[in-house]
Amino acid sequence: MSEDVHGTEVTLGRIETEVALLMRLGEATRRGTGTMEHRLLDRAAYVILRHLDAAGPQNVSALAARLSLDGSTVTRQVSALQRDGLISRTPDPADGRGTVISATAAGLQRMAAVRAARTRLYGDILAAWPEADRETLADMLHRLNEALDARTRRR
Amino acid sequence: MSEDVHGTEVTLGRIETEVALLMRLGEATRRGTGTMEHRLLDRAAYVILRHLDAAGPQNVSALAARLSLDGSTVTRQVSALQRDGLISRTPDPADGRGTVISATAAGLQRMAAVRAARTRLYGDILAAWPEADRETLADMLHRLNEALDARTRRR
DNA sequence: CCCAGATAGCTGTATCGTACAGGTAATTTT
DNA sequence: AAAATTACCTGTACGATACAGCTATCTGGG
Repeated sequence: MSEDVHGTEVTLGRIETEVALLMRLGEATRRGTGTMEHRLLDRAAYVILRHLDAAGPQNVSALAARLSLDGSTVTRQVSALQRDGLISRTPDPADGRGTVISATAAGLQRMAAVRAARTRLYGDILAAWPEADRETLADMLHRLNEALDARTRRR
Repeated sequence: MSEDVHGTEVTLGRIETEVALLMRLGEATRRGTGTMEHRLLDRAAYVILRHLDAAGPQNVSALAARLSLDGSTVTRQVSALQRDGLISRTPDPADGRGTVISATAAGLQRMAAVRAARTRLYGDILAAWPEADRETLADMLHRLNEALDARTRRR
């Protein structure tokens, strides 16, 4: 029994280590990839466009809540995206305070290009992996994210 | 055959999505956990101390190369850590240009506390997971990091 | 052995992503 | 209809990072 507890702690420690490492490597990769796909769209812009693509037009508050970001952060990101013609703001017909953010065709296209580039990058990184392992990785990441998200929202 | 290619792309797309999501959630979690464990040690400080713990005292350039960071960034991080008594600088006896960075006892202890808190957090987040799944997750993350790191260094 | 070039580290400056505090306008509650 | 809440925006600040440029030191070819 004490062995089980010990094994559990070791595994959790490994997970903590690997997630921390992934965050660092992911940042470095994103930064290093720059001047190509990344210059097209910075990180926040990308996640906002992805979310708009996945969940449809919505107002700033909804985006902020969904992305666990401050409203002011989203406001600024959205302003930059609008300046670049990647999203459009329209007044919310149902609520005079709100503005609905929609991805433009250009925005979706730009996002898709970045996404494709990143997908290619993963194809490169995981070139030696058998498909079954890639699927296991995708599954595990998905479950981890679900668990993390549930926890974030519970608080 | 065309089906295999299609399946592969789908999986890579999923991995791309989940890694992007994990980066975002990880950031949000780190931020949200704040005022407790995190206030003790900001992100960069943590990875530097972890690396010093794992790999021993070394100079700024070695740290920067290993962490894929600019030397100036590490210099500043190290200065902050020194101000807080968490690392110490000593002249490199073998190279008059260099300074060797060592974690202090206080630094290691602080790092261990943060690490324990994070490990606890993962225990909380993954409370419902069987040990076997946790191990699979840890393995997959480890392999992903190896692949990412290899790619980063190859470039 | 000496100087030219490389390297280690630091400092100045700039950028990005983010938060918090405070403001205004619109909406909802009582 | 007054009070409280909400949605968004703006001012300001901070943390993490990069790049350019500086000084001190090291090293290898003449």
